This record gives sequence, C-alpha cells and structure tokens, in this order.
Amino acid sequence: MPGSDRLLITDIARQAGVSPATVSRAFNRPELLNAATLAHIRETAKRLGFRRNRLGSSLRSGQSRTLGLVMPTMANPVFAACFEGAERCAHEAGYSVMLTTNGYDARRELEAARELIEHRVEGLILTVGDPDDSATLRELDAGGVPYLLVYNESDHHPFISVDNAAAAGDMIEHLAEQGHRRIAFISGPLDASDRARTRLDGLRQRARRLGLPAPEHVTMAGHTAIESDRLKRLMSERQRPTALFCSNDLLATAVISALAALDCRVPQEMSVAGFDGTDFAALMVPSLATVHQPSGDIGYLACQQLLYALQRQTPRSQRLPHRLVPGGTVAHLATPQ
Amino acid sequence: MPGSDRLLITDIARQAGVSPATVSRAFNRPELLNAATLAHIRETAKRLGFRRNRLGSSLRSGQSRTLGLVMPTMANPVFAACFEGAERCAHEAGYSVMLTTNGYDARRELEAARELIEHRVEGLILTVGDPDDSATLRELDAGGVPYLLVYNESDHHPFISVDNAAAAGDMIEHLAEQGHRRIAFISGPLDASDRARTRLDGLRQRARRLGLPAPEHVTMAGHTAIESDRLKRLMSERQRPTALFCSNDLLATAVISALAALDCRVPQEMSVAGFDGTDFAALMVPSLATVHQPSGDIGYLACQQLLYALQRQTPRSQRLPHRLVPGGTVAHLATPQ
DNA sequence: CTGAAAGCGCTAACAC
DNA sequence: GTGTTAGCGCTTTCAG
Repeated sequence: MPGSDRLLITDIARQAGVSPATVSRAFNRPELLNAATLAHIRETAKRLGFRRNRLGSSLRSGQSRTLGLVMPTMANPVFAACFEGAERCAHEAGYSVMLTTNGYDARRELEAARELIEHRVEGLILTVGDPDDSATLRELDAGGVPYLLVYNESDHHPFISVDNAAAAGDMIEHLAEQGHRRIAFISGPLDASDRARTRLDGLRQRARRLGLPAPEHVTMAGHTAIESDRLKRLMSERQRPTALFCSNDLLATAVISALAALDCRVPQEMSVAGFDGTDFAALMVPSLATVHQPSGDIGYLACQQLLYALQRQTPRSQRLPHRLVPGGTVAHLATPQ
Repeated sequence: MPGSDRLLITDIARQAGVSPATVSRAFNRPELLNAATLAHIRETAKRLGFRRNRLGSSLRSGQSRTLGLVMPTMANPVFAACFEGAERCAHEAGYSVMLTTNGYDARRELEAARELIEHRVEGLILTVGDPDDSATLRELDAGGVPYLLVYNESDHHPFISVDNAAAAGDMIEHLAEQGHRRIAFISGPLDASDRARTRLDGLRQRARRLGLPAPEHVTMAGHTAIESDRLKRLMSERQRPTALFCSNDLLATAVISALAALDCRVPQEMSVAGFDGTDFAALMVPSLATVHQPSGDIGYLACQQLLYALQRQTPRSQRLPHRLVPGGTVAHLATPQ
C-alpha cells in the first residue's frame, strides 16, 4: 500500500513536541486542546503534508466514517442523481462513500452488501428488488447493520421514496384528461422491481376509479431497453392503445426510438409517457411527459436519516412529493377513441 | 459501528478448533491449508455467518483492497459508464471502490483525493481539469500514490482515453462531407476541461487542413447546460454557422432543446453534433450525430492498468479507438453555403 | 489540558 | 500444515 512510508501521527507528535494522543485530539476533539497547542500541531501537520491513516483510527474507534451504497445501475440517471445527493450529505458529515452496482441482480446485490459490511461501512443506502422478500435485508437485519432504502416502499423497512402508486395514478389521470382511454403500461420484469409493480397497481386502481378500461401491461426483458418485436405486436393489435406509459424515462426513450423505426410518429400516432423526471426528459424534442421524483433529495434525505439511525435514532420513512411533468410526447385526443 | 458485537476471526478459530492464523489463511492463502481443515473452517465460518473485518486486515497487511475514483459528475453518463467499467474490473480482482464527484471543481477534486488517501485506497482513477497543471496530481506524485487518468491525455501521466483531437477532427470532417463549412464548436469553460480544449485544437487543425473557415468557438458557463441568450445571439449572426458541434452529448441535447424553443428545427435549419456516443444519443429522435468513446472499456482498462501499477509494473497509456456515429441531427447540405 | 499505556482485528514472521 | 507472537496506526482510557 502506498503509505507504508507515509508519515504517522507519531511523526507529527515528535516534530511538534507533543504526545501522539494530543495529535489525535487535534483532529478528533480539537475543542479539548489549548488553542496554541492546536494551532502548532495543525501547522506542523500541514507543513509536513500529513494525512492520517483512517484504517488505524477506524479500527480503534469503531467508526469507519464510511457509508455503503448498493444501486442497480449508474446508467439510469435516477440512481446517479441519488448517489450524488447521498454523497453530498455524507461529505457534509465527514463520511466517505463506497458504491456498488448490481445490474438489478439479486445475487450481486447480496454480495455487494456483504462486501461493504466487510469494509465495515457504518450503514447502507440501497435499492433492492423486493423489500418484502429480500435476502439482503434479512441479512442486514440479522447483522444489525443500519440501512435505508431508496425508491423502494415498505411497511417493514425504513425508506425514502415517492408515493409510486399515486404518482403512476396521476400520470394515468393526466393521460385520461388528454382523452386517452386505451393505455398500456410498459415495464421491465416486475419481480426485479417493486417500483414497477407498485406503479402498475397504482395506475390500475386509478384507471378503475376513472372508469377507464383496464390498462394492458407489457413486460420487456430489460428495465431500460425494449424488444422491438414485442412493441410491433402491440402496435398491430386490433384495438391498439393510444398511449404507452413506461415505467421509467430511459424505457420511454427507447420506446419512442423504436416507434420511430416503425414509422410511428410521437405524439401524432402514439403518445408516450415516462417516469422519473430525469433532466434529459425535459431536453428531448418533443419533451417527454413524465412524473418527476426528486432523486437528489431522495439520496440526501436517505443519508441524513441513515446518519440519524447511526446515533440510535429511529429513522423516519418518507414519501417525497412527486410532480407531473406534461410534455410534447402526449397528444390531446379531440375525440376519445 | 455495527460490528462491535460481530464475530471475530478468533471466534471462528475457537469454534473450528484451530488457531486464528489458520482461519486467516483460509481466507487469504487457502492453498497453504490441508483441504479438510480448509473445508471445516469454511463450513464453520459460513454456518456462523462470519464476515471478516477488512479494517484489521488492511491495517496489518498494508493492503486495503480498495480503489478510489474521482470524477467530475455522475450526471454525465460517460462518467457513469466509466465507473461501471472500473467497478467491474475492481470486483474481478477482489477490490472495492470509493467514489467521489466534484462538479468539475478543482478544489473539491483535491479534497476528494486527500479523503481517499486517508482511507488508504491503494490507487486512484481520476479525471482532472488539466493534467499538466494539476495540484491533485502533484500531490499524488509527491505522495507516491499510484493513479490512472481517464479521458485526460498527457505526456507526463498515465492515462486511458481516446484520441480527442483526432476524434473531434473526424467529426468536423464528417460535417464538411455533409456540405457544412461554417461550423461552431460549443463547450463549457476550457480551463476546467482539457478534453474540450484538445477537441477544439483537433478540430481547428483538421478544419485548416480541409480548407474550411476557422470554426467559431462558443463557451457556455456549464459543461452540460447552455445559456439560451448566447445561443440566440449566435443564431442571429449575419453569416451564422450551419452546424453546431458540441463538446459532449449532454450539451448537444441542451442545444437542440434550446433551438426548438427558438423555433429552429434540427436538422432542417441547423445541424447539431455531440461527442461521447452515449446510449441515449442513439435513442434520440432524430438520433444524435456524435463521436463514440468506449467509456466502459476506458474505466475497465484504467482499473486494469492501475492494478498493474500496484505490482510495480509500469502502466501503459492508451488511446482507445473512437467511432464516428452519424445521426439524423446532421443535415446534408446540397449546396455548400 | 496533556501524557502513558493498552488494544481495536487481523496477518506476517517465525517456530515447530 | 499449523500455532505463537508481535504489531500495523490509531484512539481511548486513566492519570496527573
């Protein structure tokens, strides 16, 4: 390791003419020191370019000052934004972040959690496939490792998310207001994402309440890519939908692209909506209709609640407000078809 | 830290009836052990749900089995993909990853490097503002911390990137082939990105060689967002450009969106090209013309070379192949204007 | 307010 | 092959 030849706290102590304990206090409990001593130690450390070894301090103090993040993928800007929010909060509190991604794979998710535990992260922020049947969460609970879920909703585990059912319902209602009645919901495999499942439930319920026909559900193999064949089949149905509601913005973009390849114009011949409210949704031409969730805030708040949990405070689950974002990809149908 | 009450290697040793050293060997040098002993220890450890404490082993062995990443932002999918490539390689080698982002800010970049050094990452993968004048790199060199640059190119530091000058030149040439002669290059502040600078140099040189008029350069305040006023001014120039070459895909998307707001159609009234070859560039309608760089590979290779460097092998800088991606955002001009 | 001494959990070095 | 011992760099008692 680069650092075998690094300066030690004892080197600074000798140079500054104090004990190692005092140097340690200069970093960890500066308020305990005489102002002059403190200044002198700081000056010495800075002059010599000292960087303390956190491995030593973590081991001794039992605080690694590190949090772990377990996310499906950074390719989805939603999780990237969530990471950045969490990282910002972590830094403000003097914590560093270890990040892992797992491609929505439950086994890799579990292995990632174990890996982070070995590094003795003090807590975890994660998005799991299904919080109510998760080997990962069972293991964390058994091991007493504090964690906070992001995006997942659960009655049994602390989380920060939006109200996915209501958010999806709001989009269906928006589509209905624009005159759409035959609406299909497109998502990846439901067993790998409780979000998609919850959104489907929510929009079905709202559709029922609004007197809409039951929305069709189409499953794609991936969460952010589509199979063109499946889409083509959907398009050639006798009573094909007039609007496609996709369970995330990436999927919506892929759908629009595939529709273009099928010579189907959006929104003239088909309306498309997404979910997430990512930045690029607003930049698309036409802009993507979507439901915005505050991903940066979700990450930030999750980290904040996790830090509370580390002080044995009970973290508070929260559903942050979502926001319907109308867009040019949804056409207004003059006459409901 | 959750883990004060965790199982120790000594607990496993007692349970298995062997010494702690033997348990340690079961994890680190299994080939040294009797097969039966090994199996027994593994079974015991698994049964009890033992997870070793890496803080202890890192401190003693001098190997933290952790790498550090310092990136401008995860909001740019290029860096997200690079992270995922690096993470994959790291995992294959048994390493974990600490990630930091700095929003293209040099001070935060330096602080991030210091933070990671304190955690005794064995090496760093980073993208800096300017490799040939970087306080961060000077400090890493002084401290003997191994690192690999990604995206940056430099004669003095190891890196993995594409040939930015050639790649930008190829795009200009492509635009010229499509009949464009008045081309503007749009980027963020050059002092925060040597990539933008190198691309500008490369395209200027190629423009000269091709006998094109010198491309105009427009600087936006951010690297991935634009000022609409500045764009409007550009559009109202007497001899306005027919094509806008943006230094990254995100910026190109923002430009296209802003043009739409100015009622300027792409590509009919203005051609736009990007740089990066992100996934969503291909999904845009029309698809974005861009220059693809293999970000996942860049991350993966950087990690691989860094791991070589950790074994005192000299890492090899590489410019990976880029690829011109034609797209519907660039119009063919029948008569060069 | 500062120092001395012990020890966090693990592995390297050396025995046997 | 396996055990014993010492100590990685730091912080936390406990004294004073």
